[in-house]
Amino acid sequence: MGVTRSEIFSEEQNQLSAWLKAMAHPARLAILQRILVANTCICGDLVDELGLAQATISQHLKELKNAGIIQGTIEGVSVCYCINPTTWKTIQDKLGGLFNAYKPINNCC
Amino acid sequence: MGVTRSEIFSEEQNQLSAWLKAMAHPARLAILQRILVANTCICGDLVDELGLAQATISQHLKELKNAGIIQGTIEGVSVCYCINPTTWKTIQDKLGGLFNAYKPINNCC
DNA sequence: AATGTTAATCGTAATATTGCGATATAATTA
DNA sequence: TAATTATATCGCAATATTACGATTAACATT
Repeated sequence: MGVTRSEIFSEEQNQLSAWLKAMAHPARLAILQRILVANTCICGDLVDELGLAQATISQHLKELKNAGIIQGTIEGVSVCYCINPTTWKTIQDKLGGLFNAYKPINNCC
Repeated sequence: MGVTRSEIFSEEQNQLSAWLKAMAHPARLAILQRILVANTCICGDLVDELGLAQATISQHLKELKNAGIIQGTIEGVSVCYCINPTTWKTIQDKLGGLFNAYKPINNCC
């Protein structure tokens, strides 16, 4: 016991929750915001800007990358991370569908 | 070590990540979708529909409630849950801002 | 009052996450 | 080639999450 029972949920529910989970940490939100603002980004910058150790930043970047939200290319000695456009659009659409599904016409609660 | 260092992030980053975390579980997504589809408050027949124990469902509902995403009113012997319109709108706006901040004009990665 | 129904809470076991020092890896420069 | 720079990975400790049986609490029905 103690492990999420993914098998009883739909593939879509599991995928969306995985994306949300990847984003659901202040450090990872900060990283994403930093990438969005800079329109590019390097790991070393983040270590200076956020107050976390290099190993920790690297781990957070890895999680965002594993989720497919960002992608990185080697840029000489450093690594350049940026948004994965396809995944970004997909999450945006799925969340749009979820949030727009709410119609505040009921008055029961 | 091992505890999220909230103090180094902005209030907004911590709040948004808390909301995302509350949604970032397939069971809680399923609960939200169920509430949205029913378009009216549904009670604890979630136990029948999802394949989780009553204690587990109750715990997930509590987390969504603690995050302010849903609200519940006692309806006789059962409890009626529904979306919290204010929070829902706020999250939608914040996420909209985040996702729209991406301009795919760069060509770095 | 006794019984039944519904949901919350408690306690616990299994597992996952977070953070970081230490170390390894890979490309660059001296 | 050796030293330097930038990231990734390993290993570990602290903490959080997930799930569920058992119990409790609150209301409804008999």
